[in-house]
Amino acid sequence: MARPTPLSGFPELLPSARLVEQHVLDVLREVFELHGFSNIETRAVEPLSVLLRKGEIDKEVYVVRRLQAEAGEESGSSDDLALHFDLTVPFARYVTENAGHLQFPFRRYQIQKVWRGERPQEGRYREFTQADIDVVDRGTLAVHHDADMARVMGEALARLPLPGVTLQVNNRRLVEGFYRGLGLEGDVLTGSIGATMRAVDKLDKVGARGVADLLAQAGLTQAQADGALALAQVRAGAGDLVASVRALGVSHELLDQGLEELLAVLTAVDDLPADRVAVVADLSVARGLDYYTGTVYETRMRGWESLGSICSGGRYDALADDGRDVYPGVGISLGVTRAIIPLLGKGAVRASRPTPTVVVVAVADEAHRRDADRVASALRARGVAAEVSPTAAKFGKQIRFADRRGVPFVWFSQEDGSHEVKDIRSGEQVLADPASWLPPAADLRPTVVLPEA
RNA sequence: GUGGGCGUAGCUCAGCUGGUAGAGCGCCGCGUUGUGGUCGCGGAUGUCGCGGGUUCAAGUCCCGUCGCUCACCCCA
Repeated sequence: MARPTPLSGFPELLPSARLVEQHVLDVLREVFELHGFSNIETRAVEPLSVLLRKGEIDKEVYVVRRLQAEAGEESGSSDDLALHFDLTVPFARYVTENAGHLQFPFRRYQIQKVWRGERPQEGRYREFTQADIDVVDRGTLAVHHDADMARVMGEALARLPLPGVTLQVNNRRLVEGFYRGLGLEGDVLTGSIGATMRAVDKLDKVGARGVADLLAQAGLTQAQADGALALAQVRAGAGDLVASVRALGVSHELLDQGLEELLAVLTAVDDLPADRVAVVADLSVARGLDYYTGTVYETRMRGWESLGSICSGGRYDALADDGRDVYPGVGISLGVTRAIIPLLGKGAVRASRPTPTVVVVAVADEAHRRDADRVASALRARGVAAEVSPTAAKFGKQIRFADRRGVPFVWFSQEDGSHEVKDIRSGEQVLADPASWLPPAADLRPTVVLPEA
């Protein structure tokens, strides 16, 4: 069979890269659980009607159907199954389905693959892993949860083997109120307010002049466009946010509410290590997804801004609704694949070795393989990952076997029942006992290394 | 979905106005008769993405196709 070519957008990692990814997943799980999030896994598919509920028909959704469809079974109907394209919509469905069994406010984390049929590029994949945290309540959801999401994800980001990040926070109520104060009107999504938000969201890409052009096209007056652009250019911390916005001289009830909420988020994250996770109010951030209502988050890695946001989310006051109750939520989602594959590709992060093995037990000849098995078992019993050499080749080859895969130690057993272990990096070889020998702690497991740092 | 670039050895790539395929690294062997790495010597490896066309002759030119990749759009 001819060698298959890679499938664009469906990345597969080599063992050493996968080790880095697994480390990331381990850290995320640990941090999320420390903050009391329960884990769930939802099925990979949802009825198309659930995924498209928000009217986002343009989503590149993968539909799943049997190769041999039943007679009368047509594709394109709302009953078709489709692969989920995020974890938030399936979570909303899960909440309404299981509301009777859940305690609210419900905190959950979810780390799964998602699928989007978009054109792949660096940092953009068709199959990728997201790590989501969300809090959902019944009726109303207190605002302090908005800050909590930023703090939990910030703590996780600070502990991951990533460059420092900037967590950009904004509030849609603030922005909408500001625009209404400028005299803009209409529906948030379809009217000039929505158009203005989408234009302003491109500030970092097309610049102030580009945004001004877009705003003119959207029919804003010069004064309105100037005001919207001035707001979008605000970058502030907890100390100067209110003054920066007030200085623009616009007032509206919604603006006041949003400003208060945004300030609450900024002041609640002051315990994050600023060198790893800087949290700033960035009033140009709008987010495309239409169901966000208040706080919105985006995250960029310093030095890797071209990847776009690696971690985004926000508040949705009515994402889930079972007809009797409404379930507001707030959450944030880390694009694990987007964050780490580019780093791996450019060598900015790697594993110390590609296998978990610490010791290769040499086999003198096949008649002594069982002896080697017993040595390996004794080592494993104390948590030392050991594998027995696959061949009884010359010792030089067995050492080379270990060296090639970065295994630091090779074990030799003598005919007289004594044992020696060799550190193949230094060449040092010493007497050792299978029942008690341990490697240095730093060698026990593969580690993640940052060559730059 | 729209537009650009690129497909040659395991990897990175060279290959001119057409003349029957190369380098570096890696791999294998020997020097080194059961302790690797360095060094030296030797060796193996290609449907030149695929299909068709032009030609005495195609990796090279033409057409088509598939794949990868970059940008736009959008997003993690």
